[in-house]
Amino acid sequence: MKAESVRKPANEEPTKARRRDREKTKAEILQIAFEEFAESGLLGANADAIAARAGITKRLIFYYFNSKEELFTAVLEMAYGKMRLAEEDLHLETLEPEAAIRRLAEFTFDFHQANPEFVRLVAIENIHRGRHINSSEKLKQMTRPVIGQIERMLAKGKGLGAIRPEVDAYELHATLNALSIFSVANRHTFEAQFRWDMSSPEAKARRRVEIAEVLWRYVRGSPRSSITDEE
Amino acid sequence: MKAESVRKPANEEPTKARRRDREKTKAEILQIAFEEFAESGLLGANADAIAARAGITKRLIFYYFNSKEELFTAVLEMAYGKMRLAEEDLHLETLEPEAAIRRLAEFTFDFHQANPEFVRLVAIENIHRGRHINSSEKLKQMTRPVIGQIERMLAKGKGLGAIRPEVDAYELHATLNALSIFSVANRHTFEAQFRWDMSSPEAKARRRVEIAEVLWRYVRGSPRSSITDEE
DNA sequence: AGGTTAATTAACCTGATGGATAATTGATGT
DNA sequence: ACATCAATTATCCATCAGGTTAATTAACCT
Repeated sequence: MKAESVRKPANEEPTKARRRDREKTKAEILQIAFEEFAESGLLGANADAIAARAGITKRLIFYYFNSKEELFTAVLEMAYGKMRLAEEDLHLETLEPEAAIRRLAEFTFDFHQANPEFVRLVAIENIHRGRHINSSEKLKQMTRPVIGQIERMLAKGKGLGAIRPEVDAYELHATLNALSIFSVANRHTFEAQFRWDMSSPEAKARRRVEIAEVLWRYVRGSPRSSITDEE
Repeated sequence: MKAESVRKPANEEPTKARRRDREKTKAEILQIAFEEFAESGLLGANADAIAARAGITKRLIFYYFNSKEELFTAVLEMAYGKMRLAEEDLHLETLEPEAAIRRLAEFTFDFHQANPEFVRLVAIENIHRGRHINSSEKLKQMTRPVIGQIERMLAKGKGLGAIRPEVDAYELHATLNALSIFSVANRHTFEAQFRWDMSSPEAKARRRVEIAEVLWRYVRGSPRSSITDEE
């Protein structure tokens, strides 16, 4: 690559006069927009603020992303992309059923705990009725690898008799996501209503095992299932 | 645009010249503000639109509620108040442990399904980090009756050996709320990602029993010893 | 070098919107 | 009947913020 080409006369600052790097600029806008949208929502986020933080002019935002809405969509694409990448490293297939379930639960929980901005972004997108995720071809094509992994893992567990046959991969995934996301997304109202700490490390650790426990008790095969076929 | 002026000379509707009823006007503002906030969020909601729909002048909104933020807080108070009232009719104590758990699960699920605006409002308040719920003395005092009912019900169930002794009322409540709220709050992104219907009556019915199932399997005492059902 | 293109900037525009000022009008008590 | 006060209206205002127009300038290509 080209050297920095810093022919700074007196000023020795390495990052002076913004280098003209299309991809880098776009990436920086995207990252800061991600933070701002997660912080303040689609309407609350401010183009001037994003530009200021990125050290660029507002016009550049509209130059690369045509509108606020499209910028938000691009941010969503990036965020989901990262999650998708993380999910690829799960490797549930190698584990025994119970270990796999607990690993899945803890992975999901940890991911949401470590990425509250992502969780907030998803909440914001839902407030807006998912219109961006639905308008993005990229996002609609972007299949998430977890669901396949869960299906294979369940199949294996059912074969071994460790997991009851009625369990559905989507229901399981919905259950886990609900539990995991709630701990981040509804923290504030829940804590305010019940004065119950969800944010301390101890509370998180407790909730983490609790969620794994919920999941495992939900899927495990038992000598006598109380599920009936009526209805 | 705004040609809706005063061209009503002959037609005299019974609700002409707004009757001066403080409480009624406040209640109307509150109800419409509830809908608007749930629809568009704290920033998206528009005072002019609320006024127009309520058939009053915008000034009246600020006359009764001093600012948009305070109006939002008042809306929250009303919404939580309604839920609290509903919870009083639960009467879990009279039921057997398993029936009580399933009733609790179904009640909560049904409430959220029937009140998506409420769920959206809570999501919005969380996006705003719960600053309104935390700034309202009324809301902070407003204890929710469920938690007490759950505690008593769990105690009874533990006494009977039907519920395992480790189960905590708050964890249980968090679990149930997470599952129940998720079906409404994250509907859009979930459906978009997995092309999995969560909105049809059949999908809801399935999810409803699934959630009850999750809860019951989570709390019940060791299945090997206390499976007495045959059903 | 010099011209061309694309990245970047500076300044501007305008509609929307929360909120304020001040006047008006209906009910109520005496 | 009239004064009073609260409920309500009509209008205005200042600012914010998304988006635009037009100029500038750094890099790249002969």
